Amino acid sequence: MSTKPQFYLTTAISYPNGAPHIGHAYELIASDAIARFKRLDGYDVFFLTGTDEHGQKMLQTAQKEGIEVRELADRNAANFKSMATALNASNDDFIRTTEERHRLSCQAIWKRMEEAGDIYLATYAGWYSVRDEAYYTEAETTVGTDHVRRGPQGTPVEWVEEESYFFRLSRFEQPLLKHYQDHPDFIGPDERRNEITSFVKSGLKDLSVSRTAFDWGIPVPGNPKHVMYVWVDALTNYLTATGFPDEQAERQHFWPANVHIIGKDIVRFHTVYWPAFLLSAGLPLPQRVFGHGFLFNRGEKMSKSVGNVIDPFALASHYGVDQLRYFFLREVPFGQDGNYSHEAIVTRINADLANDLGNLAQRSLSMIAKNLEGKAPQLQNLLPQDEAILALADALPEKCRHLMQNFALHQILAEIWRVVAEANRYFATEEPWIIRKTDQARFEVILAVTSEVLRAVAIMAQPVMPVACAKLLDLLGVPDTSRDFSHVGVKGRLDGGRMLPAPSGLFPRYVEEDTSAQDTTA
RNA sequence: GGCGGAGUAGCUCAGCUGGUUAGAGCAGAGGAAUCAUAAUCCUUGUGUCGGGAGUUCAAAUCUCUCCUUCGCUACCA
Repeated sequence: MSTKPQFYLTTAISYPNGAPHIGHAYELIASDAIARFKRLDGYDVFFLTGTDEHGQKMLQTAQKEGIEVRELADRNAANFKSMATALNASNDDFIRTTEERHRLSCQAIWKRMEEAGDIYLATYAGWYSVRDEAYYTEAETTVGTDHVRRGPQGTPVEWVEEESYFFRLSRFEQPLLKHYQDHPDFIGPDERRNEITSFVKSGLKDLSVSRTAFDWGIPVPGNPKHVMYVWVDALTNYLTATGFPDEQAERQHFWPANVHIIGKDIVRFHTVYWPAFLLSAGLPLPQRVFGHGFLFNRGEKMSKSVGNVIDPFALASHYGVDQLRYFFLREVPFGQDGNYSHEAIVTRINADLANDLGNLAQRSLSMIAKNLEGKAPQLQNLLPQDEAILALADALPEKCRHLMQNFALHQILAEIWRVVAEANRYFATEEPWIIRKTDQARFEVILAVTSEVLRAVAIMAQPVMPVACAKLLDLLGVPDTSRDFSHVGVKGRLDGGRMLPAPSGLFPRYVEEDTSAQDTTA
């Protein structure tokens, strides 16, 4: 086991009854940036993502397509897996809830909850709409003038009773409230904590945690007529991946997770049900749950009927993976909803990446190539303005680390780009292209300072743009072993004289191919 | 209905516990420079800080009220 501090983070697992969409991509990209950040900051990271493959919807989709549900799961899970690859995610594991290890884990946590006396067999009754295939509470139904009771969708409902296991969620109302109070960071962002707290305060009912209507799920131990309610099944994946219940498992020490990164729509499952299950099973709770926002296409929610569903594979190949990652994380305050559009993506790519950073690298590195025969200049004889810009760059790890405590990914990027902007001002003010004619030594210092700032920027931006930053670090002649955050600043200063490779463009400007192609995201 | 957010420049948003002429980025306008991916740098905003009332020496920042908008209000995931 590593002596480094450990950090375990997860995405939600995706429900693969369809193709991955932009929301999946966003969550994965953000989580990956956090994972990479923590690795570069000296943590032993375990980053998990995967697919949640059980439940009635999978069954229905398979039926519709005329294939076996297993086949559907295999096919679509493979899609999600390849999305992770396409987006350059650095997940250490990819869990599928149909795996044997997960069955063992779910049945183990179930038994623990049962032994704790929190699971009992009873009858689940409710108003069921065959058309909607959903249960509704009495309050959600209305009786029309024709004396027919209907659900919210206007479809007729009937009273159905089904044998079901229940989880004594009601018992956990006070323990949960106490936990929220004692651990104010448990639910983030703050708005979500308020919502959940008021939800729990309004009272918790026991939860039906098994189904008999279908069998595509994990059998309840000792009563295989029942399969577990999908959320018992799904949430437990986080535990499964650490090897639970095997206490000798290699990754056993990663539990409890440091953070679950999830969409805001499933915060309740992660901050009410999940901790209640764990409390019942006598297991430690995850430290934090963070609900990110949704991405909207020009302010509109994506939907198949509107026809604005975007394929993340297409986006990544059209704009570039690093560019897409940068856009999502820079443009949208993490935790809030955000918008994306072709215009916004192009603006970010061209203004921030090509112009501000790419061009700065290009103009400075090509000066080194042309005037210094590709030999890196020595950082020495610094003037106050040199010290000032270096101090800004050197301060980045601490600032970013602080911002990362709240997963403020957009602010981290803003902070880094503040340094880039300052470096551009520095470069323009120092006018190395003029100094070169009169003062060769000073010319070299300016380039050395600029290179040094670029080195810090490249190191800090790696979590978001791993490929481009690696390329920039290559161009700067930074050894592979000197690229973590501890190398920003004095400790990582490189000696002059090292030979740099021939500079080449970092971020090409995005140029519209033709007007008809503008509608990639429309 | 209940609870909780939000409404600040053309656009996206910062503005913590109230205090000098309300900020940033993008877009727009003018200029400088020419090393560089026609990139960069400088200058440039007469904004009823949603409406109204109140507290205060002083409010975008506190209180009340109204308007608009969004989220949560349990077993599809």
